[in-house]
Amino acid sequence: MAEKKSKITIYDISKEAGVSIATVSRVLNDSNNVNPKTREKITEVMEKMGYKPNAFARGLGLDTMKTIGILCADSSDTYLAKAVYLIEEALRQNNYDSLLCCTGYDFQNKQKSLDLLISKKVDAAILVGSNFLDTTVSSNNNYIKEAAKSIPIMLLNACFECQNVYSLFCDDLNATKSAVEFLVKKGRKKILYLYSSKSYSGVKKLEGYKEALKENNLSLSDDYIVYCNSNRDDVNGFVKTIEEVYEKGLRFDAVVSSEDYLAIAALKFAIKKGISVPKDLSIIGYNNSPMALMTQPEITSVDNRLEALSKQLVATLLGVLEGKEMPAKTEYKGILIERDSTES
Amino acid sequence: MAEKKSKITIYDISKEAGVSIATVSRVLNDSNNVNPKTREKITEVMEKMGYKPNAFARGLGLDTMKTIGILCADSSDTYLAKAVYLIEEALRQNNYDSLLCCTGYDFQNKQKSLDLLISKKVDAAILVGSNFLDTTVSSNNNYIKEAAKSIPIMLLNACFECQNVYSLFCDDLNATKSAVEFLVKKGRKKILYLYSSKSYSGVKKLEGYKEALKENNLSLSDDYIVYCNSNRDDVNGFVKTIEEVYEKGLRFDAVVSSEDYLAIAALKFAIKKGISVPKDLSIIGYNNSPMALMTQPEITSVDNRLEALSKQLVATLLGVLEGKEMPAKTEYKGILIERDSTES
DNA sequence: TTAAATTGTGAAAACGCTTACATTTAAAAC
DNA sequence: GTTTTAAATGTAAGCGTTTTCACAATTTAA
Repeated sequence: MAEKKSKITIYDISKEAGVSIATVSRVLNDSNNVNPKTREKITEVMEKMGYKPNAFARGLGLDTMKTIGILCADSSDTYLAKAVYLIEEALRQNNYDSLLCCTGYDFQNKQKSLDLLISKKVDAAILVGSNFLDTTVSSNNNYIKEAAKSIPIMLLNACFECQNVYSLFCDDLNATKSAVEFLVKKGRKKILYLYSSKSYSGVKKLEGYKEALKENNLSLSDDYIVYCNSNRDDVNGFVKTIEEVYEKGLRFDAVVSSEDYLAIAALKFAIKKGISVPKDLSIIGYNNSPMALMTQPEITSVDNRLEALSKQLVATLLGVLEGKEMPAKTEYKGILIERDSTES
Repeated sequence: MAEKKSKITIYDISKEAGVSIATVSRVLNDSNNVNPKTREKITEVMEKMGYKPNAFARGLGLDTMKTIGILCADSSDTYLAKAVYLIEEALRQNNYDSLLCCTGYDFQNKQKSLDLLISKKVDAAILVGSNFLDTTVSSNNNYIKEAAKSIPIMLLNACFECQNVYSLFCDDLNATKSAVEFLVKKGRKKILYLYSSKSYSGVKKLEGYKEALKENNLSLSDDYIVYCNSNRDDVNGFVKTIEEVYEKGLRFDAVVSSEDYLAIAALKFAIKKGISVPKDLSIIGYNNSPMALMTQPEITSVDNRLEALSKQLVATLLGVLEGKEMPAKTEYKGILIERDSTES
């Protein structure tokens, strides 16, 4: 009820409580060696005077502010946002705060943001999303290596082998492979693959698609692999892309997509064209995001274990920060969640 | 290419460059009074030695870390996430970082989070979303008043009159009213209102619905105002709620909803029941989020100017931080975006 | 009892930077 | 060629904590 621009310091408290600042500091850090009575007295005075420790001074002394940097390309992406949310929550429960940084998709900018966070003295950085790893120009990933010299780096949905870097990801290759095989078993032969990112996991998923076709002796044609190059919020951009390949005469009886929003676009395409789903066209999405439930029919999707991975990521990070030896790689299996956009 | 746990300080630089630490500090803060040659020399040495200023020491001296706290209930909510993204980006462009804090929907927790941010010495706090204001228990809003004594508080999508609090919001009452009137003009008479939040803007929207009916001499029945009490990701929970009122015999020829995801649920309900949209049922959503485009038909929605408001919010905040006098209230008009879920 | 160990406390030196003030140096004015 | 003024730099005192080390007071052990 009392304080303004809180200028009350440890000195004021020490004076009022009749002890030295060292003792006050001790109760602040609940150091063991302080008489219960003194402690009580001091706590009381602090309360009364509305004392708020100065975080900067504290940081200067302790060399940590209990803050973790979270980087993500775009927090308005539902999927990434969910991860950020889960991570942030778990960290808070463990008394760490999060400094969020949305970097966009440009590598130069990612590097800059990471540097910035390090300069703000975060205790670690979490890179959320596979787009932090470049699969084409490997030197683009040097910024991670460099940063890892200063603080632990956590990767969600990507894998990068390097000292002080910890990767947690889903086995996207096999998850996609299973999804395709699921369709093959239902008799689908012309399976369209939709993707929108050449990120680390993007590449893995595509490999999974290819492997599945090969191993099932189905013809593999580049025509059936379509890159959707729109803004992720622009469903109609995706729909248009699909319509275009359709107009060109390409026919397909199933769609596997690297993201749920692509599956939604596929469904929208089907409804517009009057194609029956799942009878004439089966559709599978990826991420198992809430989006997959919003449509009618609902969309079968690969659950890539975001929730579990996020939790494990924080657990691993906490371990690392405590100086424990932790696994550098953690891989979870994806799970196909069957819904109405595929035949049961 | 060089540094490790950067222990190089301003002293090392000053020694190497043959100047005093004051001068080094001056180039760090690009103070004007320093000889260009000296500046160059120092910058060079800094570069060479891989100097990174210590943010804590800096903060202690300057009493600011150029960091803004952003609070939102749940960053995995597409709508809030978008706002967070826009704000974060605008702040970064102005050399401020953001400390993100997801509070959940409990008031006690909101208060705690805000205190925490203040203790971390943020320069201001932005509360994103109308759920930070309690319209029923007004004492629940004291935490804002209290916090405003320490730092400027920015409210997005809510309005709270108080010293050092700045509110930016959409005129939700009239926006909703217009939406309802739009339907009335098309001859709709039995308009269902769907809402899921009793937040500040939630209340305004509902008022708008009521006013519109009254002013158009349509009967106003509580049966037509349905509260949807599910988790926002649980579309099917909402669908079920609508189904229930339908099973009870309630009939309606239009739905106005306080959020796009409710409109999506309404559409899903209609498709399941075989009700034709927009012919037999017109649907209007709110927020004009990307979601509204994902369906077929696409959903008519009220654009509540999130983008404009976010931008204006940051502009206002920057003004406040520079000590300028800024308007405590900024209100934008909503815009109805017509799509296929209503007749043209 | 007395020596040794333990516990609680205080004094003062960091921590790495900013900045008011003092001082030197250079440029401008006369 | 002085004197005035301005520009560039240095000195040192903070900023609000933590923490080492020393010391006193209290137990415990012998």
